[in-house]
Parts: sequence; structure tokens; C-alpha cells
Amino acid sequence: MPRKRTVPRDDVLQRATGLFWRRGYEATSVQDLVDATGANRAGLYGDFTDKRGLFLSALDRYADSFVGWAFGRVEAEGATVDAIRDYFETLIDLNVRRGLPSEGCLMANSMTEVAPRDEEVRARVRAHVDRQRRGFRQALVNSRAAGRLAPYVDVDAAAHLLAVATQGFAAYSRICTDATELRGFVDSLLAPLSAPPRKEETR
Amino acid sequence: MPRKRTVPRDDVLQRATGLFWRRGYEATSVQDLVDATGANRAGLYGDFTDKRGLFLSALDRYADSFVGWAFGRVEAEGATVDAIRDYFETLIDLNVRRGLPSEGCLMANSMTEVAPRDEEVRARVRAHVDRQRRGFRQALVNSRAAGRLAPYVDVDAAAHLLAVATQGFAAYSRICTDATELRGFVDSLLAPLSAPPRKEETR
DNA sequence: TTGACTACAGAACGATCGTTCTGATATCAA
DNA sequence: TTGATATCAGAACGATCGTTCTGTAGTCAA
Repeated sequence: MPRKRTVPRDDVLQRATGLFWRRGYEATSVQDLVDATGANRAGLYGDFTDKRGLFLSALDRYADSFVGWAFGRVEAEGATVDAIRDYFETLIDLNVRRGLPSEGCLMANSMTEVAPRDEEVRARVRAHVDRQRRGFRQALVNSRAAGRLAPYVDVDAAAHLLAVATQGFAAYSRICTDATELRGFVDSLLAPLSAPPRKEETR
Repeated sequence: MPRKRTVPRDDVLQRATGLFWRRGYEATSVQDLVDATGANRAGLYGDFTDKRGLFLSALDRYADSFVGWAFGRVEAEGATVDAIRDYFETLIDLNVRRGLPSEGCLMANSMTEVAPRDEEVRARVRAHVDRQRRGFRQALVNSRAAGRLAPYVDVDAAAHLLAVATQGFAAYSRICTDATELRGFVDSLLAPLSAPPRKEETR
């Protein structure tokens, strides 16, 4: 008997996620969300109870969909430092394709804007960073097993470094207009992992 | 003839800066600013024209005062990697003293929240990152001259890495509750600079 | 003591905020 | 064809937003 929805719930969520991603939480009004999603105002509240509830769902969708896609290659079985480099290059390509400065990372954005004053947001953002750390760590372990990791690298420390540095990468991509700057950062971030200096050569 | 101000302009600016730093731009209302600064509402507009104008002034004050104080040791003449380590340790101590999770860095926060949609904010944030990059670079140059830098380190690349990674550090400190996590990050960030591996030793 | 001047406290402005409500509209089993 | 039900568009809610205005209070040269 019910009337059928004009736009599927997940489409609404996807577009809302994009809006929060680009503009942040506070600067995105419910009216913006209604306009961008094409959803019904009351329906939005029916589905997500709140603007905040919608935002939390957006974070979850982002973790599942986008992070799953981009970071998935690092989490894939047998992934090595190559996958890590590939991950960053994919992000850079995406940034370039969408136009620099880009929207960065929804999690990194929320880490500074919303997380400190919202426990549930903070939990999700923490889970994201932990996930990255675990993914990086496993890829480094795999790399070591494959003899592809510099011998003096501590995988736990390096994974932590990568996970936190990634937040800097994301933040920087929101003000960076030149992709080579991003590439340079990634190069110097990953260089110590896979490129042990043959001898002591000054350059 | 004029009535004298009840609270000096710079005191107002200092307290406003603290508020923006902690809560961000959008989540800070003019009423909050009036309450926190003790300033007169109309006077606020007389001095800074806008909420945005006040925010821009806050960014400037932050760059002069806080960054000048904290990062000054890296910019000091003859500073080496020791000063860089000291800089991060000072930040961690401050974070601990103020309570983790902390307010992070006003520039890093603004980088994700406001900079993408406000040209003047973006210019200030960029200037901040460039300043950090220059400071780090000079300290690395000094370190090399003093024989304190690992031979295979490219000072330009490393300075770039440090500047961007610092943004990740600042972001992470807004969700981090354990100072040892911050210390661990700094250790693995700085380790490759000053600690060239003697031989090939697996650990 | 007066008067020109400016900061003061806070009321008031229209606009927009997040949220709820109202009634019309579409659906499909009965 | 009817009727129960969910979704629709958009008006309406009080609260708060950033900003401006009003009148009072304090200051110091004259």
C-alpha cells in the first residue's frame, strides 16, 4: 500500500556524504541536504532521526564504501609496500580528477571539526585510524616476509607513522593546488620503508 | 575625552583565538565570543568589522604569538634536529598539560574546516605551512653542516614531509587520549633523520 | 562644570538554523 | 474501486544566527 520512495535511501546517504565531505558538518545545513539529495525533508528525519544521525550514517557509509574501495588494496591479502604506494597514488589521482584543492578525507575533516565534542563521531574516527594502522601494519609484515622492507624498520612504529601522516596528507590536500606537492610528500614518507641505502652515500 | 576600554583589544583577540582554536569557526557564535572575551558586542564589530574579520585577526595573532613561541626554537639560528625534536616534545607537553584530547593547532583545524572556501584563510594557512617547511629545512641544513643528519636525507623532501606530517600530528592530537601515542609518532617521524643505521641489522 | 566623544549594555533586526506539522498524493492489497 | 499506509511538498515552529541600532555611562580637554 505504501507510496514508493522517489529516491532510494542509500542514494540520499551517498549525496549527503558528499556534501558533508566537501563542506564539513556545521557549514552544511539541512536545507542544503534537502536540495542536494532531492529527498523529502520529513523523510530525512524519519530515516536518520537527526542531522547528526544523518552525519553518523554518512561516516559509516564513507568507511564502508569509499575507504573500503581506496584502502582495500592495502588490506588485501598479501599486500606489500607496493599496495601502500598504490593507495596514495590512487588518492592523488582522485584529488587531481576532482580538482585540487580537494575535499580531502571525511574522517580527517571530522577529526578536527566534530570529533572532539561528539563521542560517537570520535569513536568512528578512531576506528578509522586504527583500521588504517592495522592495514598498514599487515602490509609491512607481508613486505618483510617478502624481503621488501628495509631491515631497520619497526613495523608497528612505521604503521603508526603512516596512519597519522595520512591525516596530514588529507588535510594538506584541502589547501594544495599542485599534485606534485602531494607526490613529493608520499615519496619522502615511503622512501625509508622500501629503499634501504646501499652504502653511505652523501647527496 | 573617550571612555576607556574595559578590556584591551589584544586580550579580546587572545580569548577569541582560544575559542576558535578549541571549537572551530562555525561552531563558535558571536554570542560565545562576547561571553568569553567580555568585550562589547558593537565594539567587536568596530574593531574587527566581522566575525570573519575577527577570525582572520585570530589567525594572525596565532601565527605571531603561539607559533612564534613554539616553532621559534626551530627557526632559531643554528637550530638542528634537536630543536625539531624539542618542538614536538613541547607540543606534546602542552597537550598533556591542557588535557588530551587537545585543541590541536588552529592552523591545522582551519586547513580542513575553513580554508577550502575562504581565500584569505587559505592564504594564511598556506603561509603557515610554508613557514614550517622553511624552518624545518633550515634546521636540517644546519644539522647536515654539523654532521648530525643522516647522509641519505634530502633536506627539501624531509622538510616537506615534516611540515605536512605535523598537520597529521595536530589532527591526531584532537582525538588522541594517550600521550605515548603522540610520542611514538614523533619518534618514528624523526628517527630516519638523525639515526642512520650502522649496519644492516634485522630487528 | 560643561561638552564632545567613545565605549558600554542590551534590545532589535531579518535571515536562517534544525525540527515538526499539515494536508495532499501515490501505491497496491482487498 | 476502495481504503489503509507511507511519502510527498512545503508551511510553520521557536531558537539562534550574524549584524545593527538605541540610548546610557564614563572620560578628559576646555
